Amino acid sequence: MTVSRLINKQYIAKLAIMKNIPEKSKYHHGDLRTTLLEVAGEMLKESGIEEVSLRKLAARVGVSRTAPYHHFKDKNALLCGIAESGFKQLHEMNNRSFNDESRSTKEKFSSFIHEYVNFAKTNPDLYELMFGRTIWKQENSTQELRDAAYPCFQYQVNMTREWQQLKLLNHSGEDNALRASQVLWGTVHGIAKLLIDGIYTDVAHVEEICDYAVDMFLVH
Amino acid sequence: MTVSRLINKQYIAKLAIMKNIPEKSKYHHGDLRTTLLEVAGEMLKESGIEEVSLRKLAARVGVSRTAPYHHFKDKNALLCGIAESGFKQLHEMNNRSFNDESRSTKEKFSSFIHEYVNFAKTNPDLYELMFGRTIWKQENSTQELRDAAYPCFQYQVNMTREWQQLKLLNHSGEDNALRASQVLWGTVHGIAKLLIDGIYTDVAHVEEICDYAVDMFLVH
DNA sequence: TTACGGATTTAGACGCTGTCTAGTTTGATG
DNA sequence: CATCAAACTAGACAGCGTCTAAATCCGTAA
Repeated sequence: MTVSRLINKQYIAKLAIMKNIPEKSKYHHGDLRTTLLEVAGEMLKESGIEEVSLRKLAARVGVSRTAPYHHFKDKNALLCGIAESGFKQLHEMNNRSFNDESRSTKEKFSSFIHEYVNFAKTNPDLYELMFGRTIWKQENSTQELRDAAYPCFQYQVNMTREWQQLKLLNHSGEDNALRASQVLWGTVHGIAKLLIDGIYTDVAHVEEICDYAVDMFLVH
Repeated sequence: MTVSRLINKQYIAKLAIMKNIPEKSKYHHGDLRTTLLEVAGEMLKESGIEEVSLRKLAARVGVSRTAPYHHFKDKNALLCGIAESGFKQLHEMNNRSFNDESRSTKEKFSSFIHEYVNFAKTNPDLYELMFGRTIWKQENSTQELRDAAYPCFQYQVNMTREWQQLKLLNHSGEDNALRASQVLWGTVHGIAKLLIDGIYTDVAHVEEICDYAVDMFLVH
């Protein structure tokens, strides 16, 4: 048993204690796939996307550098796995906010804008990954990722449709929920990107920018 | 004289012919810095940012792989150089469009939205570079880059101010050109990003999306 | 109980990257 | 013609993703 193998076992033991799982000293690692996703997510949060390498990840988990390849086709598949959980978070956030009956429709619309941008601000590297060309360009996205992301996109169209039906949004001519949602999403995505990419440097004014956006979209 | 050196000389000769410059067989390369920027720009356009490596660039120019370091501090400085020219292009495009007296203000506003998104669509990799975190995060941007980019940003604020004064934009309460411009810019940037990163897959509908955005922002 | 087979993990190697160091070539200048 | 700094070079290093072939382990069938 090598040294790294030993570290691995220790890691499993620690995890088992943390999660109150009886340490079964299972088949090899036990659940390497899940552990890889978790630890990679931590690394992403700690030091950004460019610091996430399969080799460092493997070392941190206490496993050889080729081990991850038995659970993910390549690095891209691992990144898709992380992004996938991000979309589930985002979707759930939208869902919770939209169904909060204690607030008016206008407030919910405003919340959507603010919460979306704040999600990106709070998880900049995760957001970067979720919407970066790395995983979307050139057929890189996995089926699982698309299955998590598309419903999230669709939900935004549905919210927009309701706002349109309630005559909340400024617009002339015929309503088109898809187009309106693409514009709204573009706006929050753009503001979020300019923020987390370091182009808008006045992070302190995010809320003001969001408020202004809400005001520009509402009918007066 | 090594083989690569020979290739280099041939390259200079070719360039000299193309540009009608008398081949002076100048000091070493002659103008390696400019050539590097040009060829790197070509590589970017041809095959995307991730295919631009200093080594491939050096090989293509016909120069040793450490030669670029005498003209750029590191890879980041080279990328900033490319982005810099991108901002000058973008600024000039905005300027030309805004001063086109043959069009109404409304048309100019609409043009801004369309032309901005189309700039990104036409030069996806350049746009990606210009606004990517690679060169903006962690103090990576050079002074020269900022000197080219900030006036470009400022110009957009000025345009927005004029649109506000002409009561073109939907909004309640007091006007704030900076905030409005941040929202408008966010919108075009977001739409552009979602497009070129491969998330909006229906590139055919770009113009429709832009039209819808214009309509949502105009006062009715 | 033992042998097998497939899942899991491993080390080794390859070619790629950015960049540091130390040395060489070159053209202009005194 | 000697000098000197600018321009350029090769060599080396550590890091990366990932391919290959070999080793290890566990559940199961004989």
